Amino acid sequence: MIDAAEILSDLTEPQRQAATHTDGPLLIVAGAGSGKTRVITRRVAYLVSLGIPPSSVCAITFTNKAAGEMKERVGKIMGRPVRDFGRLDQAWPMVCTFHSLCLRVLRHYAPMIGLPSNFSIFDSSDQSKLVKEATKILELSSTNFPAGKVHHTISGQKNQLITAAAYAQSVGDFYQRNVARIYIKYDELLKQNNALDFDDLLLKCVLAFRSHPPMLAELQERFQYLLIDEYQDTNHAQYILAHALAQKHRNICVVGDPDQSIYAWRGADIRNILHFEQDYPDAKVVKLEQNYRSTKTILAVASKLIASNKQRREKSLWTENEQGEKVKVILCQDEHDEAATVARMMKELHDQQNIGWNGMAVFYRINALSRVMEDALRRAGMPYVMARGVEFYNRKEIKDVLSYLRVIANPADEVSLDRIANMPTRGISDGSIKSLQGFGVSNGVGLWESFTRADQVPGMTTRAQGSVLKFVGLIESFRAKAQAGDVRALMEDVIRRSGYEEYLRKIGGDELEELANVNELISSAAEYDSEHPEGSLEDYLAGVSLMSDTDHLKDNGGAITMMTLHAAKGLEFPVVAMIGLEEGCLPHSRARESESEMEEERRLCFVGITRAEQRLIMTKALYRTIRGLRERTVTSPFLTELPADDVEVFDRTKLGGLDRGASSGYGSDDDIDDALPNKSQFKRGQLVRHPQFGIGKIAEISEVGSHTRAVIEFKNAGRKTLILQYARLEAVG
DNA sequence: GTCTTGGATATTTTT
DNA sequence: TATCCAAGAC
Repeated sequence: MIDAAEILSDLTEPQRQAATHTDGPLLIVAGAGSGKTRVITRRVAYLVSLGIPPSSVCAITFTNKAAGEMKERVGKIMGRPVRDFGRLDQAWPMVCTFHSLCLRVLRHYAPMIGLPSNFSIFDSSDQSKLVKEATKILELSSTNFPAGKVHHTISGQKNQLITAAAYAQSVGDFYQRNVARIYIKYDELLKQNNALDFDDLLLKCVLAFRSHPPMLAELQERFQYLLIDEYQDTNHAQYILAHALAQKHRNICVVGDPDQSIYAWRGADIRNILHFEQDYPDAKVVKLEQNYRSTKTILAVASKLIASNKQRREKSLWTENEQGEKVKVILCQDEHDEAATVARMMKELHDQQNIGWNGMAVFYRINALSRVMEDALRRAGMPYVMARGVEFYNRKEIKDVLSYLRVIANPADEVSLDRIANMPTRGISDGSIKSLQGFGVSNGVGLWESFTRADQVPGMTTRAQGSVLKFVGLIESFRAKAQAGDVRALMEDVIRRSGYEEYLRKIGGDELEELANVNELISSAAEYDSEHPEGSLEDYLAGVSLMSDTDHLKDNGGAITMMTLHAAKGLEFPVVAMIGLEEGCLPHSRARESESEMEEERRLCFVGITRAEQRLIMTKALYRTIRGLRERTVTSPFLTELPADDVEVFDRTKLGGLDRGASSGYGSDDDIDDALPNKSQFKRGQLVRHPQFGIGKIAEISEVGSHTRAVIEFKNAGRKTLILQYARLEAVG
C-alpha cells in the first residue's frame, strides 16, 4: 500500500491542495517552472493511495514523450511500474495521449460501432497522398488546391468536429466549396483504404459517443478520475471528448498555463482553459505561482512581457531564487556578428564560469536562423546538437517495412500496397499498377483483389502478371505467418523474403545506415513482443502509428542545444540565448495582422525566456540576409516591452567595425525605440506603401489597446487590417 | 530506374 | 538564395 503522507511530504501548500483535491472539477493553473509534473504525478499516486482502483484513473497528455515520462514517475512513486498494453482494458492507471486513448476506444468498441478493427492509421504523408489523389479525381488543379493547404483546412475542420457533409453545407466561396468536395472525396478514399487519419481518431470517437450512448456510459463509469495535462493546447475535439468522459462523475482535473499556449495554428483553443470556470462554476482553482527554475530577474522580464497580453488570466510568478544577472540584450550588426557574439559569450561562460555545454541552448523562431549559428559554433569548435526531430518513423526504410506490415494486416490499405508493390523492384511497373487499378475500377473491386486476379487483367504482359501473382503469394504467406502473433519474427521474415534487406545492402554502400535503422525497428518489435504476450500485428501497428520520435532527441551528450522556440517548451537550461528578436521573425511576419496572433508570438517569446535558469541573452541583428536579400531589420516590439531595470543593452552596431572584446558599448532604451516606426505620421486618408501589398490609402485608424490598427484599402491587394507598429508601412507623399 | 532540370515556395509540428 | 518536388530524359 502506498503511504499518502509520504507522497505529499515534499509538496508546498498550493501543490498539496492541487494533489489532494479529489472530487469535483479542478483547474490547476501551473505557471512556468512551478513543479507541474511533480503535482500531477503525486496526484495520480495519491488517488490510488486512497484505494481508488488504478484503472479508473486516466491521465491524458499531448505527446508520447510526456506520457512516457509521467508513466515512469507515477510508477516510481507507486513502487511498481505502470504497465501499458496499449489497450483499453488494463488494470493500471491509463496514462496516454488523446490520440492513443481514442485509438484504444475505437479498437475496443470496433464491433459495436461497425468499424473493422484492423484499420490503418494514415500519417501526414499518407494523408497528403490521399488529398492529392482526391484533387486529381475531381479534376481540380493542384496549383489552386495545394495538398498541404487543403489538408490543413480539412484537418482544421475535423478538429472542429465538422464532418465533410457539414462543411459542404456551411461554406460559400469557390475555394471552400471545392475544398469541401475534396474533403468528401478524401474521406471516401480513407474508407476505401480502411484507414483513419490522426484527426479521425478524435472525430470518430466523439461521433461514436453521440451515436452509442451505452458505450459512452461505460467509459464514463470506467474513468472516474480524469486528468488533462497541457490543457491550454487542447483543440475543440479534445475539449468535447474530455468533457463527455467527465460528464458523469465530474472529477476532471485540468492542468495548464494559458501563457504557454503556442499551438493555436494547429487548432489549440486557449479559451478552453480561460473559460473552464464557466464550464464548471463549482470548480476549485489552484494557482501554482512559485517558480523553482529561474532567477528573480529572468522572471521579472518574463512577467513584464506577458503582461501585455489581454487574452490571459492574471497570474504573478514569484521565486525565492536569487536575483541573478541582468538579461543581456545585444544589438548586433548582422546575423554573422550575432552568431559569433553568442558563440563567444557561451564560450566565456563555459571556460570561465564552468558551465557545461549541455547547460546551454540557443532558441530561434524559425529553423532558417539555425544555419549561421551552426556555422559559428562549428568554426569555434564548440559542440552542439540540433533538436529537430530525427524522424525515425518518417524515414523511407522504416515506412517501407511498416507498409509491408500494414498491407499484411489490412489488404484494403492501397496507399501502402502502392508503396511496396515494386519496392524493391520485382517487375511490377507503374504501368502495370495503372492497369490493375483500372481493372479494379471497372470490376468494382479493390486494388488487392485486382492483384490476386492479375491473370485476368488486360493490358499487362504475361510476365508482369506473373510478377504480380508471385508478389500476391508472398504477401499471403506473410499473412499466414502473422497469425502466430510474433511481430519480430514476421518482420524479419518480411525483410528477408521480400528482398528488401538485399536491396538495402545494395544501395547502402559501406554505411548501411538504412539497414541499421531497420534493425532498430526489429528490436523495437522484439520489445513489443516481450511486453505484450497477447499482442497481435494489428495492435503493434496501431501503437507504432502514433509514434514519433521527438523522444530520440534527449541525451545531447555535452553539447549546446539548438532548437526552435516551439521545441523548447517544457525544457530548461542554465543559459539560454534567443536570437532574431526582430520584427518579422519574432513576432513572425505572418502573425502581424491580428492581435491574437501577436499574443501567441508574445507567449512564444515568454516560453523562451522562462526556459532560462540563470542567464538569458536576447539578440537582434541590424541587418539580416533572408532569402538572399540583405535587409535592414526593425527591432522586435517584444524587446521594447521588457523592463529597463532588468536588462542590459549592448549595442554593437555603433562599434564601427572594431568588435573584438568590445562588449562594453552600453546603450540605452532609446536605441531600441529609435528602431521602431514613428506612428504619428499615419492618419486617415494618408497614402502608404506596404512591402507586400503596395500602395494603399488608410480608410480607418483606431487604437486597440497598446496598438494602433489601421484599415487600409490597397490598390491591388484590396482591404486589409494591419497593426501599424508591426506592418512596415511607409508614408507616401 | 535513376539522373536532371525547371518551377514554385519559403513558420512553428504532434498525433 | 536554397531547397524541395514533379515531370521529363537517358
